[in-house]
Amino acid sequence: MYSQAEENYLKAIYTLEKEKIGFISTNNIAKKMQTKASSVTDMLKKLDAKKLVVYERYKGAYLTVDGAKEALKVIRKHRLWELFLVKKLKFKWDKVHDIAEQLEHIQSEELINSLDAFLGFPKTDPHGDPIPDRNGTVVHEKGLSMLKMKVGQSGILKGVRDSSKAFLQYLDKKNLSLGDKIKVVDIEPYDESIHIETKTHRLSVSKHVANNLFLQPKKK
Amino acid sequence: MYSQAEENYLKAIYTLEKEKIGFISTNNIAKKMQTKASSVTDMLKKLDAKKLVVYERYKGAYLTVDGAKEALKVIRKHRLWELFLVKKLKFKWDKVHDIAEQLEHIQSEELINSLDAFLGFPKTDPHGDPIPDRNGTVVHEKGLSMLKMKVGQSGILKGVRDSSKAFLQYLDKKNLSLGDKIKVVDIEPYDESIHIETKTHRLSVSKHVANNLFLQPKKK
DNA sequence: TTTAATTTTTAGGTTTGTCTAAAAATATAT
DNA sequence: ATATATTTTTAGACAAACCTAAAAATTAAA
Ligand SMILES: [Mn+2]
Ligand SMILES: [Mn+2]
Ligand SMILES: [Mn+2]
Ligand SMILES: [Mn+2]
Repeated sequence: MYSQAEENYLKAIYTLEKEKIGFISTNNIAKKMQTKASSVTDMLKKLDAKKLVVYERYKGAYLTVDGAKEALKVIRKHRLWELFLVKKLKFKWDKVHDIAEQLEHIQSEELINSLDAFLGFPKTDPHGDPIPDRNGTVVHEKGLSMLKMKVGQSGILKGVRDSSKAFLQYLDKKNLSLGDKIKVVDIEPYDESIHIETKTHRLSVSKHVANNLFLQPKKK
Repeated sequence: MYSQAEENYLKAIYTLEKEKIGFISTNNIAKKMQTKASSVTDMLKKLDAKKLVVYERYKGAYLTVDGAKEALKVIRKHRLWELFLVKKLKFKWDKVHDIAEQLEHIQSEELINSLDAFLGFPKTDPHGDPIPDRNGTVVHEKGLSMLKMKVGQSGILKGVRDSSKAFLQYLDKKNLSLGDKIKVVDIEPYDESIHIETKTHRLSVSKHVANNLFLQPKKK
């Protein structure tokens, strides 16, 4: 049984490892955790002692197999709770993250597995992120970034890279939701902004936005 | 926003005040909280400083209006989560308390009110305890203790005084559930044990058990 | 390759909530 | 009323998780 703080560090390191392999630096973790580097050093020593990370002075740390397993448990809980909030309690997708940050620390195998069953053993959370199963197995096909799509190609919006409140609200405003069929109709050479088309409307999104959208390309 | 420890103390004092009016003693609180009297003294000073209790040296403490309000918020959350676990996740009534002890500390007005709506604004939890509404209003008609019933009288089992795992499992074993219609058929003069009859079976319960059962008497 | 800038660690504190042991106050018994 | 027992408080420590400021190590620049 690990403390909330420990769980949060493991989760942070796990997500940082998705972006960059090898040792994750103290400052990097500090930034993600909104804390000070000195606090991170303290915690890394503790997690190393518990064999959840490998920590080396002045290099940083990476998760051990046990550490990654723990991180995935927390992520599983986080995503199941987010889905519960959206699917059962009718929360908007931009309102669930903060509450899930609390719920992810509830300790009960039975609870989380019952919740999983209650939701019908879902594969993805409200932002398109995969939900690890009870064994910690996680599939990671979030789709292809919209940036990689060619003109004329279309696909289903499967997920977002950035699930910040701001980005989610931007998508709401533009009437884009997971599951929408989107076609790339044109790419502006000047700024690489992308003209897209859904069943109901057309619009243009910046390169930055396109980078944060994952599509499952339609094979024709 | 109060800490989990503070919330637990408030809840403990609240329930102790149901049993005994006036100052609640340090030792009494320590016993309920499974902690040491010295720790309680520390906490009572803190809660007094925050105007959640009135604490007097060598006398004990009682809740202020604000303190009682906070306690009721926690109790509301506890009971709604217990009901969620039973009604939606199919937990048995003897398995929900410990998990609710964790869930009751999740901080989100929106969450708890959505959960309330999701459950259909229930009036009672799985043990027959009343659920305070969002304004903190709580009805407390749990019914009449079975001890007070006369021979020949019958009523509906509405709640339990003791919701320990042991007692709940005893009731399961004896096939007694909330909602059952129960008739007092005889009272043994020797030990005051009570012979009762339900729709499906007859049995005898001790005075101690009868004291822990609340019935809503049938008016004929 | 020195020097300067950045990153990381250490040293020493703080807050929260707990504990043990001893002192003080209150309650009970003779 | 005095002695004894019980309860409660104080004093001093401790662990977890954080902080600031200074020292040490590493990296980048001149
Ligand atoms: Mn999230
Ligand atoms: Mn968290
Ligand atoms: Mn309970
Ligand atoms: Mn209950």
